[in-house]
Amino acid sequence: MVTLKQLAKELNVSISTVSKALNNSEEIGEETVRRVKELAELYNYKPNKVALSLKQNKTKTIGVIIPNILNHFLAKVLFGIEREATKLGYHIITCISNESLEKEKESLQLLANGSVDGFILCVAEETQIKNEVEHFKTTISQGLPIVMFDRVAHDVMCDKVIVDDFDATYNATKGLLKEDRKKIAFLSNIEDLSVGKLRERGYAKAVLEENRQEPLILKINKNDDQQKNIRSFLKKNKDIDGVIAADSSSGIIAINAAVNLGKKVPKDISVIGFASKSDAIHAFPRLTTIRQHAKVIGAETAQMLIHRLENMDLKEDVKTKIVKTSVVKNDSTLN
Amino acid sequence: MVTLKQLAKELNVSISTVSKALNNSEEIGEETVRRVKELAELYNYKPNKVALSLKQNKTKTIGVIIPNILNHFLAKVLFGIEREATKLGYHIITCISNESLEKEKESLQLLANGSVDGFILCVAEETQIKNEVEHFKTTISQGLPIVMFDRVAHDVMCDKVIVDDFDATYNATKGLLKEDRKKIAFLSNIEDLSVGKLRERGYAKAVLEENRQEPLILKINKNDDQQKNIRSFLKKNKDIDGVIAADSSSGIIAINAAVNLGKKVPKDISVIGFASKSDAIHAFPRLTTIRQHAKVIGAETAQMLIHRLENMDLKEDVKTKIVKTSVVKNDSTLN
DNA sequence: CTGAAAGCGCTAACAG
DNA sequence: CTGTTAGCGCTTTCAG
Repeated sequence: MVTLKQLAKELNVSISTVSKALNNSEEIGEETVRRVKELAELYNYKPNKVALSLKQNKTKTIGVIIPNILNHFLAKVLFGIEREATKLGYHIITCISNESLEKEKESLQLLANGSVDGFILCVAEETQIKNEVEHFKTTISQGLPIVMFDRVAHDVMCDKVIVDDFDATYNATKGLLKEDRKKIAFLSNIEDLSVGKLRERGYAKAVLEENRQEPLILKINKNDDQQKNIRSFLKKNKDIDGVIAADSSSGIIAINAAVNLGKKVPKDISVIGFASKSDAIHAFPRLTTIRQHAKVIGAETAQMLIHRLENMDLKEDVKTKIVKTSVVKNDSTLN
Repeated sequence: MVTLKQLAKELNVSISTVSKALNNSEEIGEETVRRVKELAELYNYKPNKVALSLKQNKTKTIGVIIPNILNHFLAKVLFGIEREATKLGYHIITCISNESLEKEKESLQLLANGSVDGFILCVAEETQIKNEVEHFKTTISQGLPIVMFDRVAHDVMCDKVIVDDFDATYNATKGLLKEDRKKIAFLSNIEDLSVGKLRERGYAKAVLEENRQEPLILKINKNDDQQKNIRSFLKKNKDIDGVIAADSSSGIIAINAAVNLGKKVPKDISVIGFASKSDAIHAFPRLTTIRQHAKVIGAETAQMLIHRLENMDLKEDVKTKIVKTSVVKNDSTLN
């Protein structure tokens, strides 16, 4: 990499002259500017990012800590973050916590040494279960802002972007009730997560409200055979005529299992699930989905963090932004 | 963030003494070392990463350029890269090219200013179609090593990690032929990619070799309705009794479509597809899959790049590593 | 055993 | 209009 020094030497001017010329300073003569820029162009000079970061005490880099990149929703949020950050001139350093509290702490530690200007993160499952938040507070107190999305730690004062999980399942369940479904089940393999609990409550409220049935809930453990579980659950509860799936795979599996058990979807049984477009087509008929607008969430978090970074002096109050879900009607529901 | 300067001031010693003490230099007296370390601990001192990078002219950071993070295979490779890089003390900066040549070039440019020590990348679709490689060569000539994985540019001299795509479909097809399948179709929505072409050739070679049938290939465009396409293809070609799917969704969709058309899987029709474990269970019966060991690929690329970075003086020859696929027998094939 | 000084690449205040 | 200098935080050589 060419440096200012080398350009200066070759042009027989001082380093600062070169620097100013390249930064279009008014101080430098036209002719000099031309000569400098020409040579810089020729050598494909690019200011050294590390030197700039040191000088200006900011890296224009965001640390992103994601629990699981194989989760389609989280990957999509990451996609949104990357795109927005790039647009605004920032890079992202990605760490994967693997749902582990320890790794989450480590990642925070490892990057809180000048590597990044701030963090975007989704709280790890273990962290939510143990309800630990000290490491977040420490980081913030070191002057590194955090924006949390989806799974957030309520006790931490920081910007947040969340989904209206409660309303989403509440409304979806209402929708099935309007189809005159008599026995609606709730499937979930994310009962440990804050969002999982909210989704369950939304469902439960809807069914209880209309006084038609008790909640009927299948909780699936991470390590269980999900396909077998759902199949036998449907087999045992033959009168289930509606399903709300809280996670990204249960809905698809439920459709396939129901079809396999000889039921017509959506005539005999309606299914709504959280899923992306690309997963929805894995089911036949296609799963009617609750869409979380992951890319929007990603873009919002990035905007929020960058806004804060570029207005650190203002000390603005923390905000929580709710991104509304929407239902995409496909073929697994009547209306 | 506390700096050496502040520690030095508080301890009434020089900056270099503090630095040496913290780095366990033999030069410094026991007592001084103790005092310094104590205070550093108290203030939670961490050496500034940016300053270190500037000084040592290396960032311990890898630029990763991925075409599409929503592709499960690529996400999994990224996961493998991140884990291995972290283990070896490196961070990763992730850029998403979105299959665009322009974005790929930009990302390379943007990071080739001291931000990273080298690159890991999977060539964008547009780049493969246009067969452009100059930007890769430029980057390498600037002293930034590249390791390519999966989709590689053969004309670029750099380390590579690839999959035995040809053998994978060749062997899978052979497997179906052994089941005495008479009409095996090949489904693909990745015909533009180098790996897509290899997979097709592996399939074609196998069916032609045994002289039993002409290749029967369904190419699906990215924007087509994949589900409809596959369904009508199977409907039209009623005698299809075997399917090899080149991409990650066609296999799953084929099973569901076949079942829906009244066929028994695997009795009437066998299906093998490239897919991950988590996607395989979206089909009922479960898709027998060709597994690419994405995490291993990720780990290998990271190792390869870091090895090169830490042995830049050796000027070793470039290597190509092949990671063998394996077939995981599930329920959509007889054996 | 400890400290002063140089230098990594850059910007910017200040001097000329 | 151009150059000198200091300084961002750190390591390391060289002097003391």
